[in-house]
Amino acid sequence: MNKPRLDAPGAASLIVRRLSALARLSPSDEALLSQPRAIEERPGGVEIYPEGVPLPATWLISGWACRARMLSDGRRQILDFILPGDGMGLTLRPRRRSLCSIVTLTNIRTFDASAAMSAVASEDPAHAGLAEAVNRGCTLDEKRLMEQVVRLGRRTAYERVCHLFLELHERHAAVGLADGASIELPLTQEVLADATGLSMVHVNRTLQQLRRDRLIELKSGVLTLLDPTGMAEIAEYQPLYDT
Amino acid sequence: MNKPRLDAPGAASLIVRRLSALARLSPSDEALLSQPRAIEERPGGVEIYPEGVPLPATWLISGWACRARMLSDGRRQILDFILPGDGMGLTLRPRRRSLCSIVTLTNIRTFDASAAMSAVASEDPAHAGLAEAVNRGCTLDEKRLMEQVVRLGRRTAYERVCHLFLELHERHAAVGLADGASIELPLTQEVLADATGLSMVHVNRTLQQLRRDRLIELKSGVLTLLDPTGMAEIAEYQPLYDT
DNA sequence: CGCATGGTTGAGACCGTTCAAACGTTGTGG
DNA sequence: CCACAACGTTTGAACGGTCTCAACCATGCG
Repeated sequence: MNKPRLDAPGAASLIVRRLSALARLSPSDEALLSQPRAIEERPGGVEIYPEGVPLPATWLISGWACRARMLSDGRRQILDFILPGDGMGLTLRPRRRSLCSIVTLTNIRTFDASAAMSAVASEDPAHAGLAEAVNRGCTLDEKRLMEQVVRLGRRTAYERVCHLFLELHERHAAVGLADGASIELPLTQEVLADATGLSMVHVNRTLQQLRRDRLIELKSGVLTLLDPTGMAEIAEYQPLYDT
Repeated sequence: MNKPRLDAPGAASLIVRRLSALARLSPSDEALLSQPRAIEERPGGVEIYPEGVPLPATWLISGWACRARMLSDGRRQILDFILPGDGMGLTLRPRRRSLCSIVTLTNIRTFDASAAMSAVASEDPAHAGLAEAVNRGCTLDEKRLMEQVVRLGRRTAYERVCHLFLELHERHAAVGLADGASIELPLTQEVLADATGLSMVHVNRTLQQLRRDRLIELKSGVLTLLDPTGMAEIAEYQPLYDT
């Protein structure tokens, strides 16, 4: 299912853009990232890494994936979305088994990160900026996981969806993938349900309520936040990229 | 409020016991941990570290605390309990701001971990075992956070309480603080509510149901699991200390 | 055209919440 | 020792958010 091929232009620049938002990259960092590197493609809707398997160090450069856990009766909980620019198996810990499975939600392309991760591990001062950026990326992963706990435990359906949409928009904007207040949202309502801990039917009704309240527009895979400020107030949203 | 004082015997041994369950400690690791070290005491019910503050590296040696986040209208979500033997501000990342607040639930005593953390950071091969143990401890923190997401998002009230109780028992057993199937549970139902994402009243009713079903006994601060196997099946519980 | 996929709608049941009051326990001071 | 306050637990009643089940609709595609 993987079709390794040569680096496409633009893949590295997306990663540079993402990491530059997290720390100042040195010229040698950028050079390291811009070396041609294997790109792999995977189809959507596939569990590409089950729980407990050693993870490769890659960045996602296009498409959507998620971390998820399943219960035996079919219930599924999405822990976190993985968006373009995000690391897929990147940890600061010496490589361990994955703690959850990774599932593609659309076709995706990934970009090998092992050279960068070696540079980070070697603590080469020439790559201090890169190390810092990877570091902050991991901190954000953890922060989002905490946000997810609060979202599921202490927010209403309406607030959950608001909050999630604001997060997704902020993350897209951080890598230049937002078109103003709009982002592409190639997710079914069932996937949104698994992320918000709701039933599919209730997600549908909540979306309608948000539309009626003129907070969002959502059709044919494009989400537009009509009133981000109002939404942030309702959901008590705190931007991720603050610290 | 902190009363620094000299090391009490037994404090270090609790930590050694905890870390030994995670990796094989060398004699020099144990020596490092057994040096006298500052112990601090804090009263219960206090936010000892608010969100965004730099965290000290300490181990909890007695009492209960938790990581929590609050919403402005008073809703509170507990992210994770901190039990004796657990690290309080221990991360592998170079020290950052805390991502949530830490609140004591009972009187606690903490034990300075900075010497151990320096040894870990220095990558001294004489302390590889210690580093490995701290490492695994951080992995478990992350694993529990993921479990919490699934618990809140995709389990019923009944399953949530079962699952949480099993986790708390397992964690106590790992440091020798379980008395067979019993552990001390010095938590109010309100705290359990904040941990399980339920209302206090519903926690009360769920506990009664668990008692009626002869799964647990809970009185005067002691929880006994009457049928751990049955509970594990109901809640689809997977032991933390497996990998 | 016919099917597959995903979105929408309605009705009813259930799970969990809210509000309010009563009850037990524990610790404290008179 | 009693009275009382403070705190936590238990109970009842009513409400409402969310779920389930089932059917129906829209769209795209072979």
